[in-house]
Amino acid sequence: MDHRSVEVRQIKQTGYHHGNLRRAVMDAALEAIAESGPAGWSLRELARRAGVSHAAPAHHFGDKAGLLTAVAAEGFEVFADTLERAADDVLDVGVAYVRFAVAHRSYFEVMFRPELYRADDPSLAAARERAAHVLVTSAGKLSPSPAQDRLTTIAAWSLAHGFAGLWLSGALPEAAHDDPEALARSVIRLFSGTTR
Amino acid sequence: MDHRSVEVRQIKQTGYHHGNLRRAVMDAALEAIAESGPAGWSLRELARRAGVSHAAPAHHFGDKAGLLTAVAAEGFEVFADTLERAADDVLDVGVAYVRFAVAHRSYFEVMFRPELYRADDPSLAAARERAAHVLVTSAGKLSPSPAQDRLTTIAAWSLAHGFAGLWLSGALPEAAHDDPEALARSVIRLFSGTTR
DNA sequence: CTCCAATCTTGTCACCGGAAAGATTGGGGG
DNA sequence: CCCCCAATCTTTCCGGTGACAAGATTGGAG
Repeated sequence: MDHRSVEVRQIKQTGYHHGNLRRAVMDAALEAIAESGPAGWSLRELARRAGVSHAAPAHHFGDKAGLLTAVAAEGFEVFADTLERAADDVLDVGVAYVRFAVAHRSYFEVMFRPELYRADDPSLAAARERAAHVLVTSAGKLSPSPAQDRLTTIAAWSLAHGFAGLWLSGALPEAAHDDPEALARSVIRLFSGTTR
Repeated sequence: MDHRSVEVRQIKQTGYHHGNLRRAVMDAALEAIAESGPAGWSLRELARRAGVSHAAPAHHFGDKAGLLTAVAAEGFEVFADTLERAADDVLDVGVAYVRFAVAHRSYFEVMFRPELYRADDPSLAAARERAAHVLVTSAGKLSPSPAQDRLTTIAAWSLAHGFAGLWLSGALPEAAHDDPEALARSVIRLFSGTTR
């Protein structure tokens, strides 16, 4: 199941109350972001997609930044879960990083654009810290000496993040678009193999 | 001199014709992007900053995507120039990559977000190719064997790009904000030193 | 000096985000 | 069982926005 969609809608087709508007709007947002980026849509369009008046989403998210905060927070949750599941091996963490960016592009494109949302949101910050912790500890295993821990972490993080960003923006040669995960694995192995 | 501002404005204070509207709007856009990202401003606001009617910019750029195309094109020009000037040493190219992103944040934030502009613009594509060429040739010197050229290039590119992106989004630990260039140099050295 | 093409302005339209005020609903307490 | 309240959603309105059309102004080429 992708972004934990619940879809109770079909049960009560009509009626004043939607039933699960919050989730419906979030899902609509994720779709819209996937189609045209984190700024290529309007709140009103999401409301239309959810079959609801244009002011309804405001009740659940406050404003547009509130919606994007919710998207980013959920994104960091899924992200942290993903990384933690791969935490055994450094290579796996890097590949999981890239796989998340590709598979959950909508989340990823919001998460690392803090000017779009309220980065000081507590639950969001917690999930972000959780993800960062996996990166730090897994990259630590790669570091040749404790003194190099910080640099190694930043390097590994930069490598994975940069690959993801370049792939998402379509900057990589077209061949990369077939199987980004395999290519990412090769690239990270090149780095981790020689540092170790 | 930053983004080649010319500023003929003060000469002719009044008058129907601005004199250099195109540049004035571009400069206003670069300022606005630096302040609030590539989507945190309006065309009309730029027109006001340039002291001109709300419809004047359209004559020079067509629409908002046209303006952002011009920004991205100019950005890739400056970027390619910067990289070419550093093309002797691989480490220098990487550092120049990061320095450009930090010093010309407004350009950088538009350049790698192709959904904002018309990526098929010929002059833009040419400058982008020019920059890519520097990356490929300089990273090639780092490659242990010709068979690894492609992977090494992508890895080096990802490293520099990822560091730049993480720094710009404020994701790196706060210590990094003092001197990103020095930190970038250390990170890239860690990578290039071990691959060679 | 005239006329033309580039440049800029004014006016208009549909749409957007946000706020205010009102309608509807379901569920818990009497 | 029913009423009332709080949550949810709708309607209405406002200032601002991007895009377009039509008109005014200007400098310079001929």
